Amino acid sequence: MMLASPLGFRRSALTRRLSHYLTLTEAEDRALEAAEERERRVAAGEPLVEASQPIDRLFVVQHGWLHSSVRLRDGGRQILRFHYPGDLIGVSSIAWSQAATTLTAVSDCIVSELPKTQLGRLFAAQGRIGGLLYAIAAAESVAMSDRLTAIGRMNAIQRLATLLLDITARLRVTAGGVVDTIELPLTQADIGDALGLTKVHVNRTFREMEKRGMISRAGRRLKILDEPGLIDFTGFVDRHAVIATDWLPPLLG
Amino acid sequence: MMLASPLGFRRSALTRRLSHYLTLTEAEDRALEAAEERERRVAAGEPLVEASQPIDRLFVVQHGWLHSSVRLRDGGRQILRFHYPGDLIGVSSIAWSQAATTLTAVSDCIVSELPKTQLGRLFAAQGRIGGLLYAIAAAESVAMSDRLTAIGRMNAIQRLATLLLDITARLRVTAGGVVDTIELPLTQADIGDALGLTKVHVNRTFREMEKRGMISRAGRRLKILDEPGLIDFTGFVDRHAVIATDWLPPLLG
DNA sequence: CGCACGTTTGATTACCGTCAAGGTATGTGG
DNA sequence: CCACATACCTTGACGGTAATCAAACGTGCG
Repeated sequence: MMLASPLGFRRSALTRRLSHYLTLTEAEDRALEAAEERERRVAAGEPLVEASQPIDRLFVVQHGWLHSSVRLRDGGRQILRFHYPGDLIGVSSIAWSQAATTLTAVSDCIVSELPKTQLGRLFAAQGRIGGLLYAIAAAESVAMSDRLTAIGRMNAIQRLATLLLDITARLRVTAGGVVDTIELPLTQADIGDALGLTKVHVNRTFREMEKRGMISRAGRRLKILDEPGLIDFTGFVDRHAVIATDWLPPLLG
Repeated sequence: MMLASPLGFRRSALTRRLSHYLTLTEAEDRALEAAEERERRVAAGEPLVEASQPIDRLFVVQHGWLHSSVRLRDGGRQILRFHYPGDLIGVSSIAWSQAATTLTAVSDCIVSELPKTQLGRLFAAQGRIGGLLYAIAAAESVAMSDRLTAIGRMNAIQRLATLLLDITARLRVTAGGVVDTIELPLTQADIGDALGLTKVHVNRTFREMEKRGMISRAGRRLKILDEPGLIDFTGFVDRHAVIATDWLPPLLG
């Protein structure tokens, strides 16, 4: 169990993220901190949960990256989403008692456990938190539909560009300062599985983008050279920066 | 405003859907019915909401089909989801004050309005409802990730087959009885925009499926001839039939 | 050092897109 | 009642983006 602390000391990344969107009451803060249980470490490349495995809890990402994916009959894989600090993950286990996707650590991770029943209590007792979680889920759903659009209707360069822009936008929520260079812990095979491309074609697409002066690469570090240009080229919309909370009742007391 | 009725008479399709997953208390039932406001009719092909239009309310589908879509710079379109009676739609307007997608009626529709502030009150006062809406949103998110997987990693036949299986599964939730034939109000261009294919290729794929004895068509009516075979062929999983509610506190009183 | 893993490059193939045109059904107005 | 328009479906020919197959090249690590 994490140390409850209304003072902002050693708080969960979820509490920090939520208070980024909404000023939490002390009761809400405490209820959130109390809901999370023990922490777990997951080494890069290791699975946290396997698809179709029975599960009764969610996880909060405290540190590191993960992704959720599914495997196909033919051995192929589709990566559905990436998860960053402050994300509530394994949400599909809410709707069923089995995991719908596999959760895998991309880099070394720390996550904390949040049992489904605790989430139920949170919704029942702290309705504003429930509403905020719903709003975040809605935003993430739109971000996923952007990915769907990219895969369904865009060519390889546009797909890769939108992914890079999206990762950058999401990292800015947590990182705070200016982010124009990202440390990509992903292999080109991972990126291909996220974009519906093969690793071979991802490689060719990276080189093409370099040739066109869109990005530069050095090892795992990647720099976006002309962000406004890429945004215009892809029609990218940042879904992470702002989330409306004006529709929530101001205070429950 | 819909007639509040704990007796099950003239209830909103949303209330009916939720009570399909969870036995509602009278207070919950009443709060749900009170949240919805006036009804609107939308003729087939007409838009209900346009993307990026300011909006402060959601909608509940009472009758008919709609879809949400986005337009691309180049004139292309991606259909993201289809919406059926009992669905809460326009959810992206919760996270922002503008619509993220265009909502268009596929067949003649009746929807009722649900202002964001009413939803906020529902979350605050009826936490179990909030939790249930969250669970449904999680299930729909998984259904969308199934579509993502189909578009990213499957060929045209498998994509079309999963779409047909998914529509059938979703209709069964509302229809109740046995559904093995569906009346498709969609054009082949619509289906292509949902699957990331052109209408020309959708047509070829339909004919190929007929030739292989997977489906039969007569006008708009479509029959799935070997559902177990198609399920095995595509790895389809029904995301609509069951949703767990065991994690919600039994009663709030 | 050698192995595993990831990146890069080349040659060939195939699935699906594009372009074009004809066919069918439904509806409307003269 | 028929000419005509419109929307949708169907089919053919051709071309291109990305997949597949194969192999070389780096690079970090035990």
